[in-house]
Amino acid sequence: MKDGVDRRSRILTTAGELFAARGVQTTTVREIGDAVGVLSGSLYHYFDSKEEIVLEIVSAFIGELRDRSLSVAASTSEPVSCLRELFAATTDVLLAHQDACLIYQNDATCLNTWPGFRPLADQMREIHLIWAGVVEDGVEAGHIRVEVDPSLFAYLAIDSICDSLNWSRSVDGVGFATVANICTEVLLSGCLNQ
Amino acid sequence: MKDGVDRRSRILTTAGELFAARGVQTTTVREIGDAVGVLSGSLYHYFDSKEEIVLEIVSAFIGELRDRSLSVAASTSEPVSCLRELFAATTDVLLAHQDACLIYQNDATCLNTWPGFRPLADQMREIHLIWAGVVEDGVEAGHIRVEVDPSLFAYLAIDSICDSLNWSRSVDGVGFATVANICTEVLLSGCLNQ
DNA sequence: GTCTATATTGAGATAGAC
DNA sequence: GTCTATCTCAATATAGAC
Repeated sequence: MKDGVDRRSRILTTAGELFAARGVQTTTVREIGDAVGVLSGSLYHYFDSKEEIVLEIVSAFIGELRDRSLSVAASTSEPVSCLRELFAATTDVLLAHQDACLIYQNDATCLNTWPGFRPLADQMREIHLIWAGVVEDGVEAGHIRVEVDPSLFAYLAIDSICDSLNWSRSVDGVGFATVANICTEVLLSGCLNQ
Repeated sequence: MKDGVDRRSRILTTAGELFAARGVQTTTVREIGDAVGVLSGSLYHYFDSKEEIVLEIVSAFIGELRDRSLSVAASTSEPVSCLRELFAATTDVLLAHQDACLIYQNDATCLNTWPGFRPLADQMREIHLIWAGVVEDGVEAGHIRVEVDPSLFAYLAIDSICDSLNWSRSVDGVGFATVANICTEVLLSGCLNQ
């Protein structure tokens, strides 16, 4: 209990920044300790392993993304509006979990080799199915082009919004929110009829 | 000299598959040796380091992608046709370098920490500038919507085509070429005027 | 050119004093 | 709850015989 925020949270935040910037495997527990201002061994008072730190960061992100996506899909029946709201909700959640999203994106291959990541991979699949379902409804309602495979568009949309984080750090003068909005507009108008 | 193909090439191919499937850092030189049918130490007769193996695989991919993109941009003046041809050329190059592309995508954070990757990162920036230039021409010619930031669209397009590789392995019954084509159509019609 | 054997390093993690 | 000190292990890479 210090600094106004408890140490455990500080470790999660700091580790998240390092993991996002340099990758999970490249970041050592010693670097995390240094950045927090504590010896690496002391981290193990709060966490059982480095893996546990990563999973806690990423699960907060994926969990919230799933909950928000579910509630959007449940509350909006018109497919195209619903799709637009899914974009907005996703952008919103990413804003609050930028490091976690970067970790998930950039270290997916690594995370997928961890048995402890299974439940999170399942949640991501759930999110993907929510999007694909909405797109499918849109196709059936005649608003979305039939050539657009729902499952594929779901991947395209979700990954693009997540990638916006990376891009907004490379394109100067343009913030993440703006980048995400442009992605949304391009992808939406690219999938709609006429 | 064996199997009709020399061992050095076999090492590159096999290592590429492993790196693409499980990540660069997760794959050990012992696993590569096992897969090739040779002891890990013997790999060092052909390469100075594991890093060198990775860089050789990825540089073949990025080099070809750069050359093809340059020649497309040089030979086609009408922006929208040129953009369409960039999509096609990129899809084409990826088909021949699937593993390399997956490595580049999934281990970018790791590669970026290697000094030896610098020149390849520069080549990728070159490719990005080619795309952005073409999009900018399209905006000025009035064919592409002004809201579409050229640099951003370049990221969106290139990353989406590369990601198609991952997606085509998840969406069953749809090959990479089809996935890449749908991406191309959605992104093109999403950025064009009217 | 491939092997056996091993050097070397750096990482995650632990034990126990304070 | 943090430190000192260290264990353990796995990975890259090397030396030298065959």
